[in-house]
Formats: sequence, structure tokens, C-alpha cells
Amino acid sequence: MRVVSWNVNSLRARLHRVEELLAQHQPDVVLLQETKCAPEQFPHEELAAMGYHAADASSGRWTGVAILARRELAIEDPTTELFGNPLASEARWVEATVSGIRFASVYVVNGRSLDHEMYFVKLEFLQAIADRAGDLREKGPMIIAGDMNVCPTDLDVWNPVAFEGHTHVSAPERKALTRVLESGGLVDAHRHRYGDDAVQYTWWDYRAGSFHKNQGLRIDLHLVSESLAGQIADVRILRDLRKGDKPSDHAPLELELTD
DNA sequence: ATGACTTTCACGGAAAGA
Repeated sequence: MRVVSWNVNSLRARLHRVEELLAQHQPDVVLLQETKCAPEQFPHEELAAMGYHAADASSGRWTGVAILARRELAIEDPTTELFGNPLASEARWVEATVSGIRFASVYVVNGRSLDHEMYFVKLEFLQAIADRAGDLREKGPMIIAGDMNVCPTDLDVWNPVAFEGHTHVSAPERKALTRVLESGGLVDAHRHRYGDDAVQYTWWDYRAGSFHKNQGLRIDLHLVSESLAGQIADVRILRDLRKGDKPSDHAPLELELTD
């Protein structure tokens, strides 16, 4: 099974690149973030023409997440509910079961700055995910993936010194992310696959030629149940989709599980 | 040194992203 996670930075603006991804990689499940659609704008028909159906959480503006699956795979029990979510009106969480695995696509709050109200909202949001992951742990295998907006360690930051005092790298954010992993019994698929040697990023600022200088962050993660970890055959960051015509500022991540 | 890009909404430019 192939599971892609991708912050598309507007699904409508990126539909041609999503089509490229689906045609080239034929993933079974795709977890999207920052779809930026109002509910009526979500491109169900266009995706159906590409062979996929979707469960979406859509509220317009900056957020929006979705779970896509090949049309042959049922999307069961979708929900956008997340108990304890401090931003429940923003579409940042969607869950559904596909092929017996509980999937969640998540777009974690940015936080803006360490002294901003939204930073504390971010920590609350991560705690809500940890609580949910703890509940799901009792029920079976899960994959929570998306834009976590946290770099798990300094290995995941192109210049840790430059990021001191900023969001995405602070100790409380990292601790909150660790709680998600511990509570859910989850592994970071990328680290599980590559160990501590692999320095790779999933996001690069549009500005200043950051992508070409490889000045990025690894903030997009597949968090996978330990019971599935033995099936992790590969984890790839699809850098080619960060290039070319109107790319997102995030690259897709492709997780391959053996059947 | 600073800002350097892209999207949305809406029709100029602010807000937001990370």
C-alpha cells in the first residue's frame, strides 16, 4: 500500500500537480493539507475523473484537509471531530478508515511566534491529537500524517542556530509532538526507515531560492502504529513535485507499506 | 540591511504562511 501526505497550499491552484502525482505514483491513499476550499469548492468531480474519491474537512481560507482513496477502496466512518480541538471551526483534522487502517490527515496550527496566543493554541491542538491517538491505539492500526509544523529534532532544520527562539523547534512543541507518538504508540516513519543519518526536508520557503539551496525543514510526517512499522518498505520525499510549474512550498511524502 | 514568494478574498492590498 502506498500512502502519500502532501500540503498542497491550495488544492484548486495545485490540481494539475495533484493530477501529476496521482498519475505517476498511483497512491492508494492521499492525505492532503491546506486545500483552502470552501465545502462547495472541493473538487470532487475532478478527482473522480482521476479515479479517486475523498472525505474532506473544508472551511475556506487558510486551512482544509482531506483523505483521498482510489475509487476501489471504501472510505469508512469519516469524521472531522477532534475532542479538545481549540480551533474546531477551522478544518484541520479529518479521519477515516481505509483497508482496515484508521487514517488522519492533519494540518497543525503554525503558532506564529513563541509569545503569540496562537503558539499556546498550537500546543493545545497537539495535545488534542495526542489524546485522540491514545483512544485510537486501543482500536487498531493507524496512520496520522500531515503538516505537523514541528521539526522533531535539530536534524530536521537546515540551520538550527537561525531558528533559535522561533516556532517549529521549541522544546514545548517537540515535547507535544513526542506525546503524540508516545500516546498513540507511533513511529515517525522517516526516522524509522533511515535512522539519524538522513537529513532531508519536506518544506522550503518560496523566497530567497531556499529550495535550490536546500534550506528547508522536515515538518511533514507520517506517524505510523508500531504494529505497522515492520511493514514500512520505504519512505520517499518526492522532491520533483517541489519543482516545475507552480509548485507547493511542500513536497509530497510517499510511504510504502508491504501487504 | 532588508526582503526576497504565493495564496485568498476581492479588486488593492492585508493577512497568513513557516
